[in-house]
Amino acid sequence: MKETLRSMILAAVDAAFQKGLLATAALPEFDIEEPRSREHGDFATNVALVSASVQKMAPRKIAQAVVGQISDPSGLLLKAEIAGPGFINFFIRPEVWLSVLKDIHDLAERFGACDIGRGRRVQVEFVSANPTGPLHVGHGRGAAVGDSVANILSLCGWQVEREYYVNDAGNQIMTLGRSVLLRLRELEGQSIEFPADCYQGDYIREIARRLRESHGEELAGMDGGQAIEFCARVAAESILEGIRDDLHSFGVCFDRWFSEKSLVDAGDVDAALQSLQEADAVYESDGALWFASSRFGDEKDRVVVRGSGDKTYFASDIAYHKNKFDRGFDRVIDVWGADHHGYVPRVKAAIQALGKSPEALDVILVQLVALLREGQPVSMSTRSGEFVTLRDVIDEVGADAARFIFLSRHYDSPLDFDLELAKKQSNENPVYYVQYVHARIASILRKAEDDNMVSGYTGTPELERLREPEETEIVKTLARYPEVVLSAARFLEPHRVTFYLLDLAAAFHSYYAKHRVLVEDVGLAAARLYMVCAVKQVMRNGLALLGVSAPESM
RNA sequence: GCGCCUGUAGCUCAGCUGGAUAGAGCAACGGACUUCUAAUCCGUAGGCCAGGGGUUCGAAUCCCUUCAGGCGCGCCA
Repeated sequence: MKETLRSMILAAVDAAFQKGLLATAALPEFDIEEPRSREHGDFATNVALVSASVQKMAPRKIAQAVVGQISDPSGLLLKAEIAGPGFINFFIRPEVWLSVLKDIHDLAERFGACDIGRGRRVQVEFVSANPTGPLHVGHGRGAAVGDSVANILSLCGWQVEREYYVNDAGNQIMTLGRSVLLRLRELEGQSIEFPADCYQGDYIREIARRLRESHGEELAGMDGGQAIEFCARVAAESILEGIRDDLHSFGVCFDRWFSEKSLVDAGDVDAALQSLQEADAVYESDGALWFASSRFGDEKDRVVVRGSGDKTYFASDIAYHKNKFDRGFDRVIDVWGADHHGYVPRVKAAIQALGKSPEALDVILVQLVALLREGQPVSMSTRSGEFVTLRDVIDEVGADAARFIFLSRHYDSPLDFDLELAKKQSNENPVYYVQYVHARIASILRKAEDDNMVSGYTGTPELERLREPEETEIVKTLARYPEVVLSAARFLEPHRVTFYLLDLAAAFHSYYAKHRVLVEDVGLAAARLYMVCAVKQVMRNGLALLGVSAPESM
């Protein structure tokens, strides 16, 4: 629609110039937007305003010249008005909007899809929590954002792969092993002082207990180092298993779980360092090997191999990102906690040093989540081990509510997650407001079927009978959906979909309160059913992008 | 100290990459169920877009600066 308007405007400007009404055919960039006020029409353009300086004319005069030359063969327009400082407001004939209803019925779950991805491959890596403890609420937010971004890109023609990077190679895994072994010794009656730098949570005790039952004797025969390694491996596997389960319950499914250890074992870290060496981007100093990341926009250079000979975490991360691009992804998206933001420049630097475009990497920095209960902060100290896990949240408030809340804000904005509020099935909780639309429509459809009200009606629905202002409002809102999806994909911002669904829900509830769908007049009822089905479809599509279910009843 | 992010109604947040009189929800107040689900709807009230400068036809939006908050500045991961 916008594009049609755009070409109509271009043609009008050209015609005006031909007739000598304008000084030049030159045209700066101009916008067509949807004004917030209804009095300003369905669309408005600022052509006249931005042309003022090149035309050396008053904006309103330019607008007059342009409006006078608009030709509208397909009868889109009700009228075009000049308003304010020189805006041109377009009023679309109400019937024109109705065509979107047919599109929705024809395209069904593909309504809203587009092909800006053109089949290119994108990898979305998210969550990637260390397998040293259960997922917490912050990971949940990252999971919701990453999964939804993946859904959105997929609908927009990208070939998407979801990946979880498992940090199973570093020091923290050894610390995990040590923690478990110490708890195990404790169970065997030894009195030990549990170090502060070990993992404190009760889940460590639980793993130790199970390990003692299953492999107690085996462990007794090992020396210290072997035992730690053994404990580490078993514990990490078990924790990862739990993480998988939690994410499964949360509705998140990864295409690949990528092990850092596999990267190390395959020699990819050394290979990556070698590549940096060949690019002349590393040097030795103070006994360590440094990556000259400051040459690629980072604040300072970074160590990749320590004086001890151990490689840093950053070294494997360089190798991991190299690996991503070597796998042929056209684009890579990392979802991180915002506390890692300082890390972005060095990873981009590494990508650049390896000869890739740093623009092929997008990092989404998700702000932290503050957990509340009835407005009071819930202690989330990892050290005490008394944190509320993602599992707890799913069990208490449900995956749908949790995901919706996580996606109800821009990821840039810190989020207060109130457990009591998330549980409330009331108007304070927007999840149900949106889901209720789907359930209500499902109920109407059941009723329509039971009463055989419309089944006798076989003709094409007479959509032009949808004349109520609330109906036009719904139809126009539906027509906006593809653009919402597109902008969500362009900016990697799922919350746009969330806000859209709230808008659509409001339009529907408002309509529902005022008008009856299943009226005596079968022709009208059929048309309304047709529209309401379209609302249901778009609701379902949008909720699917968020990973939230669309219930048939509530 | 330096860097990144944030500051919009009492509270929680949108604001379509510069547009017209800044919008929702909650909370407050007043109304609406004999109907397809009231988990809903309708109305009222609520603002120096943190402060100050600039850029231009036009700024919540862009630039500079001050203030306030969050986060980051390891041979940790």
